[in-house]
Amino acid sequence: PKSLTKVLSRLSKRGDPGAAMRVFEWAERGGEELNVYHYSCVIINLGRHARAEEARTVFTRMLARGVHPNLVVYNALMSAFARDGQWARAVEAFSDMQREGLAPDRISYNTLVSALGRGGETQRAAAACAEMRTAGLTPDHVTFSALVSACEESGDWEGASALYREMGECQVVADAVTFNALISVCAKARRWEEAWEMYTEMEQLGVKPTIVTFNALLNACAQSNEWQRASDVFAMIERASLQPNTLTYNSLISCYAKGGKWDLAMDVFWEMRDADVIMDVVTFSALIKACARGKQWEQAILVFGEMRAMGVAPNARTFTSLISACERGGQGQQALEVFEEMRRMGV
RNA sequence: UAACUAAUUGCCUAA
Repeated sequence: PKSLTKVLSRLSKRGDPGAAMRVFEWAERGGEELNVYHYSCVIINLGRHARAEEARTVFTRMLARGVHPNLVVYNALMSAFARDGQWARAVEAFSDMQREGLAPDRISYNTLVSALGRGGETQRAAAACAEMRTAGLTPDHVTFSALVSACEESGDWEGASALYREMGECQVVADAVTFNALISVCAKARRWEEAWEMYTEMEQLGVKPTIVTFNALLNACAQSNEWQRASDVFAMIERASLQPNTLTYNSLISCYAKGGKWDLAMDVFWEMRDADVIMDVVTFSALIKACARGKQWEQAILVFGEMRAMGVAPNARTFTSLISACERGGQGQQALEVFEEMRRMGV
C-alpha cells in the first residue's frame, strides 16, 4: 500500500495525470485495498491540472467505498476547485469538512485564502485570514504570500506593501516566494521603482533570489517599458548562479517587444537557441509581436515559418500578432492569407 | 547549502 502511494505520487509529480489515473484504476479493479492516501494522491494529481470535476468524482467514489476523507483530502479538493477557478465550491468543501467534524488546519485556511485570492475575492480572502486567527491559528508566510498574490489582479501594489509591513508586525518572515509575489504585484501595477525596491529589500535581508525573482523583475521591466534595464537584470541571473529558463527569455523578449526593439528581441531568440532552452508558443508570439511593433512584417512571417518548422503550434494570440504585423506593414493581402491559414488550422 | 519523512497550501511570460 505504501509503495502504491509512492508510485502514484511520483507519477503525478512527473506531470502525467493519465498514467497515475490508469495505475489507480488498475489497482481499484484488481481489488487492491485502497486507503485514504491513494485517494488523496489521485485527487491532488487531478487538482494540479485543474480537473476539479474528476477530482470531485474520485472523492464521491471514495465516500461510496466507505473510506473516510481526512483533512488532506479536503484540502486537496479545495485546492482542485481553487485551481479550476471555482472559489465558491472551495468554500463549500471547507464547510463540508467542518460539518464532518474535522478542524481546518493552517493549510486548510491557506488553501481557502488562495482560492478566494485567485477568484479576485480579496475582501473574502482577508476575511478568511481573520477567521483563521479566530480559530487560533496564526497566518504564516504562505498565508501572506497568497494575500499578496490576491493583489496582483487589480495591481494593488499599495495593498501588497501594506501586507508586507503587516508581516513585519506579526513577526512573519518573508521568504523568496513572498518577495517574488510582491515584485509581481509591482510589475502588474507598472511600478518598476517599487519592484526594484522590493528586490533590494530582499537582498538586504539575505533572502536568496530564485529564477522566478528575475523573471518577475524582467516582467516589471516589460510592463513599465524599461527595456534599457532588461539586459542588466538578465546579467544578474548568471551572477546569482541561476539558469535562465523559457519564461526568462520570453519575458526578456517582451521587454524588447514593448520597446519596439525587434532586433534586440531577435538577438534573444538566437541566444535562446544557443542555450538550448525550449521555445514555446509564447516565445514565438512575443517575437512576432516585437516584429509587428518594429514594423517588420517580413521578419514576422519568417519567425512564423520558423515556429512551424520547429513544430510549435500557433494559437489565436500568435495569429493576432502576425495579422497586426502584416497590417502595419500595409500588407492587406498577406494579412488575409494569414487569416485564412488560421481558419484552416481551426484556430 | 548534509541526509531522512507515503499525501495537501503561496510566486513569473505573449492580448
